[in-house]
Amino acid sequence: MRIGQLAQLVGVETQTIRFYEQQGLLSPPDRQDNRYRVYTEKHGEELAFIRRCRILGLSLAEIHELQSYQDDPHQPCTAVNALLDDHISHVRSQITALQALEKQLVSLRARCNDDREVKACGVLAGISEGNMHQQQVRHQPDNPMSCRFVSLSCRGKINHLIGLPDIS
Amino acid sequence: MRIGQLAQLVGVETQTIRFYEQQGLLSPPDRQDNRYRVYTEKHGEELAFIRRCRILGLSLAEIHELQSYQDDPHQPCTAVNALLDDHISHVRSQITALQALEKQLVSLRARCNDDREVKACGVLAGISEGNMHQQQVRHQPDNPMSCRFVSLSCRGKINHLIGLPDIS
DNA sequence: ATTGACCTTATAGTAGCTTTATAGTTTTAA
DNA sequence: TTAAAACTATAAAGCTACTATAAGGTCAAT
Repeated sequence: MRIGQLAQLVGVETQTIRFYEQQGLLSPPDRQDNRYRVYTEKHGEELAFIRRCRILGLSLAEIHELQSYQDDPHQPCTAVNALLDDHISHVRSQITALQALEKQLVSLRARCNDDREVKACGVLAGISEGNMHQQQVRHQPDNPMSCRFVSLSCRGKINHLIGLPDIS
Repeated sequence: MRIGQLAQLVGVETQTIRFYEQQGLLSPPDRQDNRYRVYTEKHGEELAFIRRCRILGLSLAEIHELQSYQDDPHQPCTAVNALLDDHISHVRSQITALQALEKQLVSLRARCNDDREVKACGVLAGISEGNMHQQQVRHQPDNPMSCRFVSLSCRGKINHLIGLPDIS
């Protein structure tokens, strides 16, 4: 099977497959005389595993970790479960943070009906007043289902922003 | 006020301030003879506005948009509200998607108690079986409160992954 | 013979910063 | 006074997980 076929089978782009190989997540396939990659069913399963992990929001690093566990099947699977528990708790804190954010946005939005000039807009005024704060959420690597709440909160300096009249 | 003081006041790093200036979000300050930046209260307010927007999950591009509205205070503020409404709906769909993900992760986790070998771990087996799917959520720019559900779903190819036994 | 579909590698771009490198300036402690 | 510490400057690379683009080689069919 060549790269295009594998790509179509699993539902990814060919570049993504090459990318995973380059990142050491997918075993390098044999090559034809013309240097075309030749894939087997084993590669299909490997790739599908990677994609399923990505759908679950695991980072490439975490997938790498899982793969290392797979390579050593007699270990206890405590680490696998720990990884998942960890990930679940991240997802939960993301949900919590986003819910708080939604509340804040909705209340901000309520400060203006559409029939004003920007000058009198309660939304912009609300941002400028700014009594907002944010939960402490740890930085997560970029992956399709993950949220980021990066440096803003992680520095603990954001406190300076709360009740900011002293800035002016 | 020099850059370090401004940074401490608002709670960001000095590099971040330079970055915002470079991105055209923060007005370029005057310079001393030694080329050190000199900031005024106005810059403090500008920077605080930017950070509050970031806390609300707005992208730098969206902040830029808001700033352009501020510069034209006699416009109707419909656009401001539209931007916010849009953002709120993104946040809501992120929450929904993450909740679905959490459910999936928790049910996966339930497939293994800790006392097995990796070989028999229901978690890894669960991923390898993989009956997972994902909502269609549009791509969002990277910002501290945003989630990404990038190419995986956006291609519609993910369907191939659902009920994947045909891969092997 | 050439068009088109496929494959190759290498490199740059995305977002919002952070980090590193290299260097000049100012402040402070000995 | 001098030397170290702390601050400032610019430029460029790094982070994540890809995506896109460039420039070319290979292959089947017309």
